[in-house]
Amino acid sequence: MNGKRLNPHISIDCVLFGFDFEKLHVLLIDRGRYHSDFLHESIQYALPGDLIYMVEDLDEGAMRILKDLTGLHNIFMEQFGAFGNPNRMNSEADQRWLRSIRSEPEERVVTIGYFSLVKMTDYVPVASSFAKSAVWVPVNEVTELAFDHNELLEKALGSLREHMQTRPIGFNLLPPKFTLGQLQKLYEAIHDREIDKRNFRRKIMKLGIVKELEEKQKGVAHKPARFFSFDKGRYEELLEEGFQNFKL
Amino acid sequence: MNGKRLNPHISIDCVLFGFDFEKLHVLLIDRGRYHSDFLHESIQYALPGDLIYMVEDLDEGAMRILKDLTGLHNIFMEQFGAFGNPNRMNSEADQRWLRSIRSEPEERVVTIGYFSLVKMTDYVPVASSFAKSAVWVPVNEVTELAFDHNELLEKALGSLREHMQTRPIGFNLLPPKFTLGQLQKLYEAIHDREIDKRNFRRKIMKLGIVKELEEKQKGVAHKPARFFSFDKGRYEELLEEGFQNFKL
DNA sequence: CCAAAAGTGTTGAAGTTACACCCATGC
DNA sequence: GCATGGGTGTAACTTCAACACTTTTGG
Repeated sequence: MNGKRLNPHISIDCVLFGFDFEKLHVLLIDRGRYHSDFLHESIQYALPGDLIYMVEDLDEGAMRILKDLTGLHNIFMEQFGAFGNPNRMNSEADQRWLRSIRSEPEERVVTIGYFSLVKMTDYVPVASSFAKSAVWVPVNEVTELAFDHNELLEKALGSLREHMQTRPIGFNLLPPKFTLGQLQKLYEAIHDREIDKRNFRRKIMKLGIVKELEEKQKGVAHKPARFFSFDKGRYEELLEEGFQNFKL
Repeated sequence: MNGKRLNPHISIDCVLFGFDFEKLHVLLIDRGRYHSDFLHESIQYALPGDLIYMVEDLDEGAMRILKDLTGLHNIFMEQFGAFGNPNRMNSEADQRWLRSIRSEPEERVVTIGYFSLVKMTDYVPVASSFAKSAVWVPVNEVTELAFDHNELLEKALGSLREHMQTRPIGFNLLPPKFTLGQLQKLYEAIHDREIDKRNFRRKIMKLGIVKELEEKQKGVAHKPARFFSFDKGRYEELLEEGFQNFKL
């Protein structure tokens, strides 16, 4: 029975994206606060990640890490690359941290990156969670991360953008009911550019992957918007027809 | 000095694509012919690959493998995924082969897949090369491969197709001078569908990433076609403008 | 009444598809 | 002279980009 032994050579790092109807966020682990008393540098963040188990598939490992961290499962995840620069963990601060959490801190580790899309409301980090201290940070406010994690984040973002062109995965970042304005903001946040409202709505409606609901917004200081939900059936129909153009 | 020690946990497998003006090919290693006397099954092929060195970046490793196998360097390569199913090497035949070539055949190995584009004329496998016995096989005639290599090949092909939509990497499969007919055949081979000749030519010419040469074909039993060459300067200009649509 | 986002059509330009015939060459 | 692939234009259709005003609500 070695199912639970760690494989000290291979890790998985997860880039969890979230959306608050304004900006695209990424979930980071604060590694400065509870280790390393003589880190007087400013707090440094890292992507959540872990070594894989000896007997565990990569996809499984990624889902385990996400589950352990957030309690969520059955979440959209996608591998976006492997990173194995032999010096990727060699900085002073990285080594110090590794010595505090790994039994073989010197070991070279190749990491596999996964990104996943999480409804931010489904996971609200608890301020004083004792095990990990996680926090949602707007992607465009991320500063220097541990290891090669800035590179991972860049790649993850690029991969997310590419994926969005061929599958409407963005819906994973929204609650079951959403307005077209919110959907548009999501696309704008991910692609970091403005989109024409009328053109956007026309395109989405033509695709037909969205169902109009009866319900409308309440308590907003403007004309209340209609809610929509993602039409999974219609989406799968489109896929079967070989359709795969969700460009906006 | 441990630069040359092998890392028994991580390997790289290379999917080398080639094009003979007719079909898309992939370079496979025949592992049945020189090991394993008691393999009376039919010959089985595998993708070329190797463990990485202890101190070696993944991209470096991929280039090393390609160089060792073909003598080629400075070749287009692109990572397309990591594969770590714990059972990926557990079949009878795979284990038998591993025992003959690895010092730790039981070790679990995660592999990183790279695909690369090679001018078939630049590498003609020698029939009796003693070290390896490699062979170009048309992609759509590939049968059962070792390990999870069929899966790798599928992924590589998908990744190649995707990449072709945003960068004109296909030129790496052609000689410096080529005809538009050959270029079209390349696109047809990779995407596995027919393309209208006139529309294809119009689109390519509009892009302007191809330069007309004076020279024409000779000795062909039909109207000789004009040669073209890839216009790298123009291509880089396009990239700077943010252009990235090479759909056909 | 003011601010804020919702909702709604038209037009011109660009891009895409489908389609058929003559040309130059080797054998 | 015939088989082979090279080379060429047009018309219908679809998609895309740009653009401005009225509506409904809360405060």
